[in-house]
Amino acid sequence: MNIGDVARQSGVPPKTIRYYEDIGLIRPKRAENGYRDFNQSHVHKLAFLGRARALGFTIEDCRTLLALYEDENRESLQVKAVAEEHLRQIEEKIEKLRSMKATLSELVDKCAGDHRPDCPIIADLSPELSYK
Amino acid sequence: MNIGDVARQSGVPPKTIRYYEDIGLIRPKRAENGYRDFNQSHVHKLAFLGRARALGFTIEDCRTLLALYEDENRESLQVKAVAEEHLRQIEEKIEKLRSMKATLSELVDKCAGDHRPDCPIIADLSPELSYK
DNA sequence: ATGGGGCTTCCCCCTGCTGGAAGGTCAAGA
DNA sequence: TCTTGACCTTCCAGCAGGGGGAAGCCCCAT
Repeated sequence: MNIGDVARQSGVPPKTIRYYEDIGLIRPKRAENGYRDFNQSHVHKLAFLGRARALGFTIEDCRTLLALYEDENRESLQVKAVAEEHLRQIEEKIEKLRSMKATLSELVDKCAGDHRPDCPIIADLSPELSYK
Repeated sequence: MNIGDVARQSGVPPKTIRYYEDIGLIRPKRAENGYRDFNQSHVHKLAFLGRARALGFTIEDCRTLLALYEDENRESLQVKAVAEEHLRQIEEKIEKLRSMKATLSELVDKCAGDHRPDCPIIADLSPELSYK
């Protein structure tokens, strides 16, 4: 199977597939003409990677998860640990964004948004202006 | 004033200050020895940039905001527009993260997290396993 | 044989810095 | 005066996670 076929079947773009080979996530064979030669197992792995990435797992997480996916003797505890850590990272990001959002909404609300130059947003960003 | 002083006063690291000069956000003069020569206005601008970046504005947003900050004839409408657009981006990111979080929490909850290999997280990431 | 699509490698681009190497400068202390 | 050591300079490389595009094969249909 060529890269285009596996891209269509897995939903992962050819460029990304080549990149994943570069960093050692998948190891397709080569046909005699130099083309990468994929099989159904590669399609599964790539779809797996696509879904993991869509859930925000880093490439390194994906590497770990893919190894566990392939390991018949894995313990679900190992998988859960990776997912829980990732969940914590997500929660951290959400908190950070929520804090930004709170500050920004407040400033936006206070800003008249008219033709005059006075602006609480600019003022908040300029500590030195608070003394003027 | 040397870069170290302005870094301490503005809270922006020297490396970042040099980068901001590179991309044209600030334009310090040069002393005879080749050292960058900053004044108080640079400290203000850098502090402004630091706060804008902390609120998640992109560098391009910062460029715009800095221009408005310096423009005595700005209209607060212009500032507000930039902030509102950024607010929308933040809300989008939060939504995306919340969706990931929902999916992940559910999977984590369903995973036994013991020594057995069966794992709903792996199963969810592997569409082909649902037919087995 | 020719045209079009696919495949290959290669290198640069993106965001927003950060680290490090190699070298110049400057002020203080022995 | 000399020598540290802390500054400063430029340039180069790299992080994540690919995307865009060039130059050049390959293969199939007409």
